Amino acid sequence: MGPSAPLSVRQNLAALCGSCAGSFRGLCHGLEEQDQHVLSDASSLIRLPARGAVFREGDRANAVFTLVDGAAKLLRTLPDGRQQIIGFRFPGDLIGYTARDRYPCDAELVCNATVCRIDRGKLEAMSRGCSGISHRLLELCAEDLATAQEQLAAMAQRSSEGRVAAFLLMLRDAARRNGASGTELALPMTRADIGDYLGLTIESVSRVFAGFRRAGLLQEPMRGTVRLLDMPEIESLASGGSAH
Amino acid sequence: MGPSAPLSVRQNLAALCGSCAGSFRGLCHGLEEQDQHVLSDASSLIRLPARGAVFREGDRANAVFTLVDGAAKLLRTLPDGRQQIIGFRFPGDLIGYTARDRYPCDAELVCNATVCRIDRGKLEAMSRGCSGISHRLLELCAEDLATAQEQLAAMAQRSSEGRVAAFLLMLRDAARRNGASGTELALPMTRADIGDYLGLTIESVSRVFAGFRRAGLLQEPMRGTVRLLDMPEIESLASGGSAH
DNA sequence: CGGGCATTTGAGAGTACTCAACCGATGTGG
DNA sequence: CCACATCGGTTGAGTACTCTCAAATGCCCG
Repeated sequence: MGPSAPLSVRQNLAALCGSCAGSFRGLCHGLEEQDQHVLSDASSLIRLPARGAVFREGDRANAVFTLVDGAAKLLRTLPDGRQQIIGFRFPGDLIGYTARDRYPCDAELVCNATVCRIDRGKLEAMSRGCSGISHRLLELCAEDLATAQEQLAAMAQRSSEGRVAAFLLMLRDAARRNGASGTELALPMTRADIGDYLGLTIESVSRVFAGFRRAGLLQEPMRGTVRLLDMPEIESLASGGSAH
Repeated sequence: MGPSAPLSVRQNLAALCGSCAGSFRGLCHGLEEQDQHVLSDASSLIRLPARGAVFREGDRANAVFTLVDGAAKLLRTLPDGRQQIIGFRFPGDLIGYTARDRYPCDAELVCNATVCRIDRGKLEAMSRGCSGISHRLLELCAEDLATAQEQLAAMAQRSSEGRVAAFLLMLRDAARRNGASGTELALPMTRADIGDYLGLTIESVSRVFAGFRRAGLLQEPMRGTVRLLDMPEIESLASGGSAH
């Protein structure tokens, strides 16, 4: 839908090499410099607007993406029309890597964002030649698996407060990975997104946030920003807080 | 803990080649015959008793396993002592494959079982030489990821009845993969296991089963067996049944 | 037969959902 | 420029579902 403006390879390379920590880190981590250059040649930067789709469930998986800037959500639309958010992705994360030939879920942006598109064919050809890349892909897949299982444990046995607390900690960890402070966080997703992610209604999410504010655990200085004030308490809610 | 009796390579090979569909399928699927033989040489069959551990969270990940016979559960023990069951595994499934050097969770048997132990070093050496194996590993990892995400969607937005229905369908699919009918299923796990998997209490699981029996959706002819009678209704509960 | 374990069932409590109204910010058209 | 619609968020009241606690049953094993 939105305006997508592939940049030149030259700009692209500059961007990648200049900001590897923030953009390409997910895939490049631990790779030799020359491999990184090879990857750069197979990729292009694309800007997309909020609510834009990086790809849709069922599309041919012709490319993988790394998120350079912004935030994205992965989601599946359930038969009855509701949506289940599988996870959020942040700068440096790899999106759309799959062993199948079609994407298993939608990837949608929650705010204006920049993604780096990497041709899948080229990536796979490369990974045959460079065992570093293929091992890295497997590592990332295992990482995602661990995250999903973590999330599973989180969801199944936690109260609404525990879930929101765990969500905030995930957000903090993502921010830290990208060099942010960890107390002042961007919160670009809506209450509906958070609810669809945690298996709660909009109202419940809103009530938990209100409760946290009243209890002095956090502030929301402006729309789209949270400041975590009482980290120990939030951590305690996230790990101890039982639903039973 | 339990008696573990490694069998000879000769027996092992025979078992593997003779029953590839039931035991080694998960890993071997799509591999050339010679690769299968190479794998067999790096592996050994082990029998373990119910409640025995295949490995524990934090153990050095020196081996991967395929389940030949029986059923296993993957679980993490939460800080407060409760346990979250990540998933169940059935004959043909690969267990304990990870990109890290320690297992991320416990693997425990729910009944007497036979597993096939494959040395990890040998497997990785092999996968460097044989791109078929490494691609297969990635595929399996992606498969697990998809399953975990599926489960996530299931857990977050379903009622207790919906969850149990989804669990039964998972069980049915596992049985079908192993050539069983799909209506008469082994149910080796306890209500507690099911509850820890679905995020429900023992009592809730029991009540849902009782309700299903009363509604004529299933029978439990004997301990450890269910017969699914009204598949359409179960499927409808699993997909439509909302918690909200 | 007795002890332990898994399961079932009942009664009451608590949590999260549903429905509904309201607020504030944003954007659009008259 | 202002009325108005829209959207995201908040708050309240009542309901429904699942949990907790408790007791009873059935089963397996020594």
